[in-house]
Amino acid sequence: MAKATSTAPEERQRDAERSQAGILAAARDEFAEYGLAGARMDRIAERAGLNKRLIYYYFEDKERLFASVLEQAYKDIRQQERELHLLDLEPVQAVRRLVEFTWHYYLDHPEFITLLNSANLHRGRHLPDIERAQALNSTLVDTLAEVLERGRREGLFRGGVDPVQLYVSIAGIAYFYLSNNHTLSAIFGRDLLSPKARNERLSHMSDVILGYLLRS
Amino acid sequence: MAKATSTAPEERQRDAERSQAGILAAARDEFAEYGLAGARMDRIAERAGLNKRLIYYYFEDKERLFASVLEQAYKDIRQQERELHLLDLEPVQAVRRLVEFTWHYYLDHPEFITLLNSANLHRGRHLPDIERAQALNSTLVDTLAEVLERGRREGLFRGGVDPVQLYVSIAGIAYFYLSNNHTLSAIFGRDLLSPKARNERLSHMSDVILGYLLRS
Amino acid sequence: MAKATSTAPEERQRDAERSQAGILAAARDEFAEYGLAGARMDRIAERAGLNKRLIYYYFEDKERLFASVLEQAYKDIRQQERELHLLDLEPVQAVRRLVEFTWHYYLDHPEFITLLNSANLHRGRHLPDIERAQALNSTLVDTLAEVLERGRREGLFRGGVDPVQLYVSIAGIAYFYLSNNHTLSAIFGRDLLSPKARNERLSHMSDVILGYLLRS
Amino acid sequence: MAKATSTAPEERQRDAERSQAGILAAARDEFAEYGLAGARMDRIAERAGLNKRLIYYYFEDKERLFASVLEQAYKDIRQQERELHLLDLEPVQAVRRLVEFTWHYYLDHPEFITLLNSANLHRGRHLPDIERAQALNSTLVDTLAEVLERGRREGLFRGGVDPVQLYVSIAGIAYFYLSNNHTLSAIFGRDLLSPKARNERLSHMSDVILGYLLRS
DNA sequence: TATGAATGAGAATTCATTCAT
DNA sequence: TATGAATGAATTCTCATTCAT
Repeated sequence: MAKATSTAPEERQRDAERSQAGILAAARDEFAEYGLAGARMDRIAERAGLNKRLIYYYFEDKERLFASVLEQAYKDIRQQERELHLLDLEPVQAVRRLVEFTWHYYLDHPEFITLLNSANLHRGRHLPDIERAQALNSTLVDTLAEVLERGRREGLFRGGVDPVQLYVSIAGIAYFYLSNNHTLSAIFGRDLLSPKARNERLSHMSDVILGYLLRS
Repeated sequence: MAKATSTAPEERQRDAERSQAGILAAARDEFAEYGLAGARMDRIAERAGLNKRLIYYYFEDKERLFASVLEQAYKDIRQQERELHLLDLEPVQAVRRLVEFTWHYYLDHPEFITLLNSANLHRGRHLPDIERAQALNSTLVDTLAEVLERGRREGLFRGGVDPVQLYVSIAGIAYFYLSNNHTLSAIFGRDLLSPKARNERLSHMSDVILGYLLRS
Repeated sequence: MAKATSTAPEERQRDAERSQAGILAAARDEFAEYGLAGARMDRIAERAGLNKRLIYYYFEDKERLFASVLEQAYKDIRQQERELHLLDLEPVQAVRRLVEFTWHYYLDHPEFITLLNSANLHRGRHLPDIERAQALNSTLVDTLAEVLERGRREGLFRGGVDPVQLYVSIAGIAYFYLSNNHTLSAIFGRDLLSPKARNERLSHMSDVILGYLLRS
Repeated sequence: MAKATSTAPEERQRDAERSQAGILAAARDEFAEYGLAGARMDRIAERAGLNKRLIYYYFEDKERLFASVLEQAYKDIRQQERELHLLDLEPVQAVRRLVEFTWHYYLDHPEFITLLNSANLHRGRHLPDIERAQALNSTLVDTLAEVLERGRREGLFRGGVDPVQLYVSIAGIAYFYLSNNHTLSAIFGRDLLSPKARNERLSHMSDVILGYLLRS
């Protein structure tokens, strides 16, 4: 009650968590659009509707802000991957679902792609320390390994498939198409993002991955 | 007097060409290492061993210099692709050769990857105009189409494969692994560029592409 | 409830005094280490283990805080000078004692030297008003005048010695050596603060001052 | 002749040496007035009538600029000390001349005092490397040693006087009076820089130093 | 009394680019 | 063709100080 008379925590401006989250979102968009070097702290503050000084107050400097954005981006995709529940599906369906998820995730989160590119341009200098990074990930590869093993046992999939290699291939087939969308569109003179083109790409991706995995 | 003889028109011209080539090479390395926004004109001049003013003399400004670097990079890879003579090989060998070439080209030209990423971060703003871009490319896709058709006719390959989709998948499978090398290494806790890992990746790539293409 | 007992007025007041004293000590160290312009309010708060806002609450702003630190520093040295009881000593012993005291005070209170330098860099802008400053000081010069007069009357000291001039000379001989310790050490390639060097300096100081004062 | 038609080197603006010297002079004044932390690069540029960027072009950053200013200040005083030709004088006159020179040098170069204070506040971090610093100095102490030895041999001066100690005392007696002029004026309620006061101080200084040195 | 959140003005430094020769 | 000197407009980051509770 007493609270209601003043501004409630969710509404007031002086809310550290909300400010930090706002900065992170603004920074994510800015870094995604311009890369690390091209991003402007001024624009991030403006996007967040907050004082520039506050960014330094919470995130120290541009590099650490970038690292925080990256970590958040990893957390988000890992979280969604975890919600796939691949082990509840038949192996073929599970692989198809992973391919579809990967495709749609990159399609819906174009910022993730450019953030990753920036992170790698800077040689991974901004990655969270190894343990945290691995902790974020291991689940999916383990799950994929289990899916592959089940499929193999059922006589559906070929054996000897390294889940890491496969995961990288699935991601790569989706990522490259979207990441290099502009150059590819120019070179091939096609709009690669038209609804039709998207469908065709997803279809092709599934064909490649399952064509490779399935025993004839 | 002595000077006049040493700066004969032909020699001056040769110097000019050498200077331009030096600037392009220096700029390529700088842009590859730091991206467009992170690159420094000062460092480019330093790398080239030439005065900064000269860069502006020959290339107008940073953006145009970047565009020149990009165009040169495309020319280089297209030139090498043309020398593959895929049509002189059996379809299976031709595809394998393309996969191997793609892998080794990216491996040997890491600058190409980051240049492409930069070009796409900037939405292809620096691409040569469409006709020139297409002119640079068409050959390979046409060649691949012919290879696929031959394979299909021989009963080796499945039908209905879009050569553009396939080309993008081959590139993507190689590119992603190398482009995101740092983040992937951190996440999987493996050195992705050890000789053994490289062999395994190439092997996997061929397996995926041919596993997909070959009729059972 | 329990809280109410623990924040009785007297205790709160004692806390307030402790806080102010803590801030003053922290500020003294910070100003001594970095000068007025180089000192950071943040660091002062950190050194004091108190919230930055509190500094403003008690001392208004940085300049006034510096002035308070300065005044405290003067009070401290004047207090100690008063405890010398020079008039209880023979003139020669009294002078020797003043020289020794000056030397040891500067040696033990290096912060006093840099605070003084800062105060003078700022043209004395932060000095307490004149009456208070003089009130703080007059004692020592008067005492020294009495010592010199006694010595003269006893035929030991030369006459016509201005106690202010002499006081400044004693201080200067000690001060310069310590204040410029770093540059002097570099120039002369000696460690001026080794125990041996300290003894030699004090010895030299006494020799100079008494050599000057004593009639042959 | 050809030169006369365009701007001669001494007059034109595009003169690297002149620009550097102008920056150094402006920086010296600014650092002297505000200390290292209080100095403003903007003001230095303004004082020099040059673009701020040029300061960075020639001196890298504020700290290095300060170091350059310091080195120049040392060179200046050492140069003047060298021109004293103390060995051409009788020992007593030589000492008197050194005292007078020291006094007048500090009086005429108040910036030297605050620069030294700043250098020492920063623990000599900006000093030229030791060899260069010593090279700049050694002469004077050697000369003073020779003067003292001559005086001793002639039965004028006491023996066992360390020239370094004496040099520091001479400097200190002058330096402290001027460096702490503001606080001392406030404390003693006298104007320490009136013509009369200056004469009295110099007189006192000579009395102290010679009173100490001369055998009775 | 005490504190974490927030800010505006400023400060050092950077950078692409142009000048003058 | 080639170059060292010079610059204006940013850009990151800092700092004393105030707000709101």
